[in-house]
Amino acid sequence: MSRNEFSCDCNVIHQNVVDNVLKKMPNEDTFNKLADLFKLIGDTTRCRILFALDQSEMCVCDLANVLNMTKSSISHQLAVLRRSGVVRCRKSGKEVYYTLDDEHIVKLFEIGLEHINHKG
Amino acid sequence: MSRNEFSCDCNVIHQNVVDNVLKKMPNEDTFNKLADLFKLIGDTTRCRILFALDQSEMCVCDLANVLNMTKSSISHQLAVLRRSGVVRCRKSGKEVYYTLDDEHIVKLFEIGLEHINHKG
DNA sequence: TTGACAAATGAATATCTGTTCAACTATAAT
DNA sequence: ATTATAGTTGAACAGATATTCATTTGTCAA
Repeated sequence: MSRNEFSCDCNVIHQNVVDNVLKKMPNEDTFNKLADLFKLIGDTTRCRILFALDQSEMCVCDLANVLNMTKSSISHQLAVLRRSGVVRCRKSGKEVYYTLDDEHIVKLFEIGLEHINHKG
Repeated sequence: MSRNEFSCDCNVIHQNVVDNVLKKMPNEDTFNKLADLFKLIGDTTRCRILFALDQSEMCVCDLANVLNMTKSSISHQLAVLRRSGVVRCRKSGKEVYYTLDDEHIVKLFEIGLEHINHKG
C-alpha cells in the first residue's frame, strides 16, 4: 500500500500532511530536470561564461581572457553548456563564436542577484 | 598591465570586446554567491525538500516519508538548507518542524519550471 | 608543404558532495 | 529508571565533476 518500501527508516507521524504533500508534488523526472538546470548554472565558471555571453558574442580565446582561464577548461564548460542547449556556436575561420541560446537563464540570474543583494 | 598573469594560455583576439565585457562583469564574490545559491537548489533531494516545505510545514519524519529517504540524509540536507537561511526550524516535543524561510527560492522554481516545460 | 594557432577532446587527477553507518542527545511514555 | 522514538552529527565511502595535460583536428599564412 505504502509507496515506501524499505528506504524510509521511520513511521509517518502526520499521515494527512504527508498524503496532501505527496498529492501536490511534481514527479521525479520534473525534479531531476529542475535540479539539472540549477546545477548547470550552479558553477562559478559557467555563471561567468553565461554572464559574459549575455554581454556579447565571443570566441573561446576572448572568454579565456575574460575569465583568466585556459582555453581547454573553457572549452570543456562550453561543451557542457552546448549539450544543455543554453549556448550556441558559430564557426568563422579558425575561431568559434559562442552566444546565449536561452533567455530564461538571464531571468534566473536577475532573481538570483536580487536575492543576494537582499540578503548577505 | 593585463590582469591576466599566466593562467590564460592565449592572446586576446578581440581586445575591445574583452575590455567591454570586463567592465560590465560583476566581481568574483558576487559570482561565488550566485553560484552557491544555484548549487543549493541544484540537487534533487534539496529541490524536493523545498517543494514539500512550500506546501506545508513538516517534521523530519514526514519529510523522510514524502521523499522516501532515511531521516539521516534528510537531516543532513536540512542542515545545509538551514545554514544557508532558506529554511527555519521549530522544536516541539520530540519533533522538529521545518518551514521555508525564503520566498525567492519559490520564485526561482517557478521560472525554472517554466523553462523546463518550454523546452524538453 | 610547413609552421602556427584556435579549438576540441580523452584520460588522468584532485576535489567536492550526497548517502550510509554508527554513535549520540533529547524528549516522551511505561 | 528504562525503553523507545525523533533528530543530529561525524566519519567513511562512493559517485560526480572541474581542471590539467597531452594529443588531435582544422584553418590560415608564409
